[in-house]
Amino acid sequence: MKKFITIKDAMKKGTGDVHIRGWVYRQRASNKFVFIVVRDESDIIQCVIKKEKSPEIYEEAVKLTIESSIELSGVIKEDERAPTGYEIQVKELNIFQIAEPFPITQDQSTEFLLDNRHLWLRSRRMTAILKIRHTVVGAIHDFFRKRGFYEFDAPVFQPSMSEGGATLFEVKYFKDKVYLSQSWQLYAEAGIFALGKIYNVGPTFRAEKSKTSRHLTEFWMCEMEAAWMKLDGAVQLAKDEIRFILKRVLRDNKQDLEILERDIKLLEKYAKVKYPTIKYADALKLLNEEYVMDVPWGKDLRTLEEAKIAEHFQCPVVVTHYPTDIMGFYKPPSPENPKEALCFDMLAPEGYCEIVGGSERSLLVDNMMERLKAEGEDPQNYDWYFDLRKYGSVPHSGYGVGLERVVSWICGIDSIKDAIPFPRTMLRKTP
RNA sequence: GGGUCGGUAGCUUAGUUGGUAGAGUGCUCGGCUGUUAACCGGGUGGUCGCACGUUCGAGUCGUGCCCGGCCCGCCA
Repeated sequence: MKKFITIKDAMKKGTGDVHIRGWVYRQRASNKFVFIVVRDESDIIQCVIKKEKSPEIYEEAVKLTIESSIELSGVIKEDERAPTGYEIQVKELNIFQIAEPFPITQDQSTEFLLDNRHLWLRSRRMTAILKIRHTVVGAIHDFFRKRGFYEFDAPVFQPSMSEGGATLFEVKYFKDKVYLSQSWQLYAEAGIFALGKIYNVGPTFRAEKSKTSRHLTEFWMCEMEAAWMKLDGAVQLAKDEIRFILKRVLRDNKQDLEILERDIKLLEKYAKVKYPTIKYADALKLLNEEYVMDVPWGKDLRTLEEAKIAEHFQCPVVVTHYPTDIMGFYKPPSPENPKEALCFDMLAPEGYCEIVGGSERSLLVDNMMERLKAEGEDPQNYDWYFDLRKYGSVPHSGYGVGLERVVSWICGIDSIKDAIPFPRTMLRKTP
């Protein structure tokens, strides 16, 4: 019985007989040789067949097309002429299927690759990104579990909004209607009274009409909520989490970062340095004085301004105390200055901007009701939420990390669409 | 929602003042080679996004629509 191993393991072995299987990545044939570069989930390797030595295998191998599925046995050895430094002299070849001509060739447009995402997933680029995404999610689970957080799930069908009514996806629910989750948060605020410190990695749906390289309508948000935690505690936790994620990726995905041609030195710096925290008001001062911009107090920071701030510090930056008026109803006014809210965003450098958003949670029921009304919401829909403020209310905080934004930044990729296997945006819902 | 750029062969694209659509790549056939996104030669391949209009004549000009990329707003 043959024992098949991954290409990576075969190269680790380095000598002797190996059995591998995978898909044809490249094939070059002449009338003396066939070179097959085989791909599996771990790496690629060049395999060579000499007509003189094994004419039967040669005849079979000549017919191979890109993405044909095969298994083969042979002798592996180091060879500096091979693309990944090792080569297999093929002794046995078993073809499962000769693939039809693969539609993705050397000429590719973004649109075509998105239309063929089900096939483009196999590219070295997508594979590398997906592996990094895997590491990031795993790191998040480890980070929170090590710190005593419980995993807690919220419903995806929700009766009301948490982040603004205009961006809800409506779903028919028998004879009624509900909305897809915009956030885990309101339910998490119920969960902390049972479990204290909780977290979650889950899908989030926002019908924002944003057609940018930083927006998806369906994305994965990694959120946390903790009883007794104040703003500074949440900020510190978010910084620790991001550094923890970076360290994990640097430990586990060097090869993938290289495939993506990411500046590893830069990521190492992000994993090490302390991230500054500045207040919104100081951010404005910085923008207006050092960069001769003209941002009035009370306006949310725009992408351009966020990018400037992160560029100034050359690492992720936390901005706190945004104007209360432009923030969600659950973000509390600061006791020292009610015009400022006890909230924060973390801005990633290199133009990736907002990757984390969070806050202390308001305990002021009257104030929240006012603000909901001002947004055109019926506070009655939030009865259960306000109940939480009646039965042993405690200070608490939470934040959400945009998974695809973090993955995009770490991978250094141009579009957030590549940070998820099958992206959903305002203009793309297939395949 | 606003702005902007684009849609020509399976894919990537060129196309001048409006005058019978051209290349690369793929596929295919042949040649050659320890090949490296191999190379050389032959062949194959088009309802120029859709509709209407202007014109003797529209890929090219006009109007409307459809589809997509990016930027802004909004957000993670």
